[in-house]
Amino acid sequence: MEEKSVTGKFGRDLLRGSLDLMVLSVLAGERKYGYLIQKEVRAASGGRVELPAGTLYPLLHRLEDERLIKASWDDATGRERKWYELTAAGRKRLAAQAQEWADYAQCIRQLLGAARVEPAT
Amino acid sequence: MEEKSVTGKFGRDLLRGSLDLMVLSVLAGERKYGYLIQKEVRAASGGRVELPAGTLYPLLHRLEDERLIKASWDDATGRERKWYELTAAGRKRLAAQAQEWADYAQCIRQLLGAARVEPAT
DNA sequence: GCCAATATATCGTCGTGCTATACATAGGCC
DNA sequence: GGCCTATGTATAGCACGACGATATATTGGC
Repeated sequence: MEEKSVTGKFGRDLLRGSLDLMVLSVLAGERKYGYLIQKEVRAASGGRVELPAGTLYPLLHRLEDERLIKASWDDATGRERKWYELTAAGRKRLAAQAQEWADYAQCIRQLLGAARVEPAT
Repeated sequence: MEEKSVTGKFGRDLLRGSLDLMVLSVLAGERKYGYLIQKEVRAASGGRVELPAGTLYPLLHRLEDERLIKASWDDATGRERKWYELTAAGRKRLAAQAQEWADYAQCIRQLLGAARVEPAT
């Protein structure tokens, strides 16, 4: 009966401004290629954040232009893939954005708290 | 020495998707007019969220079009101002968006946690 | 009279998320 | 062989909201 799921997809505007953060954070460990990043973000978000190809690749190209990530083609895993890894600037940006996001979240919580808006639990 | 302030303004993209939530939440109490909303959001965010007039008024008009808020001109306070208050639909939307935001924040925290990204403290 | 703060409004631009589309490879199945 | 699905990368064009610039009117202080 398709119980009204608590886990609907998040609206596009919510994602805005944090997609960079998400991608940078999944790249914090080993190098990864686009398709893998897509699957990891989906998994890590419990299926609630979907990065369509038309969002993901332009985003990766932009991050590369900004020298936050570095790409290299490599078939070491048996298939030619474009691998991305964080640059030093990328790590710095990741830390900065994580901090900014934490501050922002705190900010919103205060606003909601002041309005005595408690999401139903 | 101007120590790198913790309280820089938040980037425009971060705001996106939560501006509605903010405005709805400051309207959760008494009715307010635009200029007042602007000042309250600024104050409640410790000066980190600024709602420029070019953002605020179109936003209010949009929320009004969606019947989430209701406007009425009134000079009861000595000056003609346009007062906004939440409609029933607005309250419902506020609760829903607050919930969605909380879920989303949880989502991001998990992603950052998995990447072992701890904002500097 | 002048200026700053208050108060509302709109236009045009810009950034960016996403749908649609394209194309290529790999593996399973009939 | 032929077909389908999953994998993998890429781009064009649209949708939409945030914001700077700009306009206009009122109020109060000097």
